[in-house]
Amino acid sequence: MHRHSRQRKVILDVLKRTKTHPSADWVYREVKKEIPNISLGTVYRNLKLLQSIGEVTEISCEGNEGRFEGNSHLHYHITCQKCGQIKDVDDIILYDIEGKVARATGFKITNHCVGFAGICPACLE
Amino acid sequence: MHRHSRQRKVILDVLKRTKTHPSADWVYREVKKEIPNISLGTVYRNLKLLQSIGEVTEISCEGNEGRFEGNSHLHYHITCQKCGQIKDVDDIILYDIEGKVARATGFKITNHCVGFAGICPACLE
DNA sequence: AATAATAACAGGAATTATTACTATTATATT
DNA sequence: AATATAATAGTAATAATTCCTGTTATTATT
Repeated sequence: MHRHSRQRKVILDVLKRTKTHPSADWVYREVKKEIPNISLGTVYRNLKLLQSIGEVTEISCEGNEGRFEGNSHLHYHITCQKCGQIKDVDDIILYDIEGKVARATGFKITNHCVGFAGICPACLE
Repeated sequence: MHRHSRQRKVILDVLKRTKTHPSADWVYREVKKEIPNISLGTVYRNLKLLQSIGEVTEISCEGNEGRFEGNSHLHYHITCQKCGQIKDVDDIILYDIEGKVARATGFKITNHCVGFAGICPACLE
């Protein structure tokens, strides 16, 4: 069973706090401010563990692999191809698509992701 | 401007031929059968070049980064979490979603991807 | 509160995927 | 055929992630 550790708590706090979609390395550098000798392996291990209990999600669309977030309600992402920022797309959720695809493919669907790429308003100037 | 090369031609042929969604390394091993001393760097360089001219697509959803395909018409993918196979989902296309997201976010959308994860019929036994 | 069992850790080595470098080769143009 | 240079092979370098090992910290039990 899981024990508590300061490292895990701080990692999760950092992720819950930020509105960005950081990399493991960014989380590492951020946690380092509070726990200077934390190791990168610990960050990876805990990101994985926190994912397994649904506290953390890894983004998996449009080249955003290796980016994490503490916001685990279903939503999609959009990435600016110029400045690289990732934003949440909260307005649109495809509620019925998993059922449709299940019927079309025979798969039992457990998950879906949707990602968009484009140019953000600021970069369009 | 681009010159022709046997290597590039064979790489593209391999991708057009297969119905799977192979990794760069699989393509490398496959092309090696015809051009035994081809280098892996050549495969990567050409996969990138072929992408840039729209002949090849890299899958970018649901942990399928680094998988390529020679089928460049818009379609989505589904991955079996047990056996790892990737299949095309041709039946469903979200024609209007890019416009919706453009209006909701202010981004100019250039691309979107949709990916599903689940268990395939064979693995459900 | 002390003890014991082991989850979790730090630090570093190993692995994997991808990119960069360099001297050589092949293609297209003249 | 001669020339310019895109593309290559082979190798080194980089980056992201995982694995390994001896030590530390947490929890349950006495």
